[in-house]
Amino acid sequence: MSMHLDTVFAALGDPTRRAILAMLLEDDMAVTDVAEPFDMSLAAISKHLVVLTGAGLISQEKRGRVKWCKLEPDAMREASIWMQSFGQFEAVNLDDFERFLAAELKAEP
Amino acid sequence: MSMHLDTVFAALGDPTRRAILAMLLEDDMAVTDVAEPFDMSLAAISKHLVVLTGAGLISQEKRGRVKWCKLEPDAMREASIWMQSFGQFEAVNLDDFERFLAAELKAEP
DNA sequence: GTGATATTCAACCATTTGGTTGACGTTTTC
DNA sequence: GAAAACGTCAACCAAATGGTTGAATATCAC
Repeated sequence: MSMHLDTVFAALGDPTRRAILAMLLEDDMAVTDVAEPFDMSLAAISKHLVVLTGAGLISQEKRGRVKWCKLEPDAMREASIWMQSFGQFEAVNLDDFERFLAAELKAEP
Repeated sequence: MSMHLDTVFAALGDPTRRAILAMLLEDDMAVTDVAEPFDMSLAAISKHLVVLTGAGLISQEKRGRVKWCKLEPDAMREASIWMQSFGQFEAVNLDDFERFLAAELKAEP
């Protein structure tokens, strides 16, 4: 159980991986397409995807020669519950969140 | 802004540090007392506290020769908001959470 | 002021992490 | 079947991480 917390939080600690997750919010993507915006080798992205898969934050399914990456939002649930104990976080303002996420995406890949 | 996410998530990725945060939920503690339940040197705990402080998850205040550690719940807010986007997490059941936290504390130090 | 207590510092060590490059195995396309 | 596209593997590297020990620095208590 806490193994999940280890791997989930560790996975989220990297800005490249968070940016990948944010990209996958929009839609499933092939590995090559995930890698495209980043200034880094395909192999490096492939490793990041292994980490994200290990944490259960995404799943990967191979169809033909294309491996599709899919967000798995449930994996964050346990971690989210853990976090909520440390304060009373007001409900997310979706407008604020959209701006926040846009800034994240622009700043980090 | 995303620097916070890096340091906060990275800090949370270590079970010792999460256990420390859970301990500090109950009350402020001196460094020596924080270190007591762990099977690891005081210096190692001191380093973990540096990481937690760097992430803003705790603050430390020296009074006399004792350095008090205090939980700073606000630091998790940004990270929590980020996480909430990836799924609809039902409201935390406090009973579940108590049991979860107890298990965390027992399993990890 | 001497000694004990509280904490950090410094040097060191092993392991992990995040990246590279080049070769390799599949699947598709022509 | 040859060539291109998709993705991983293997070997390597530098830097960061998590731990150790022993010395150093304050502070408190007597």
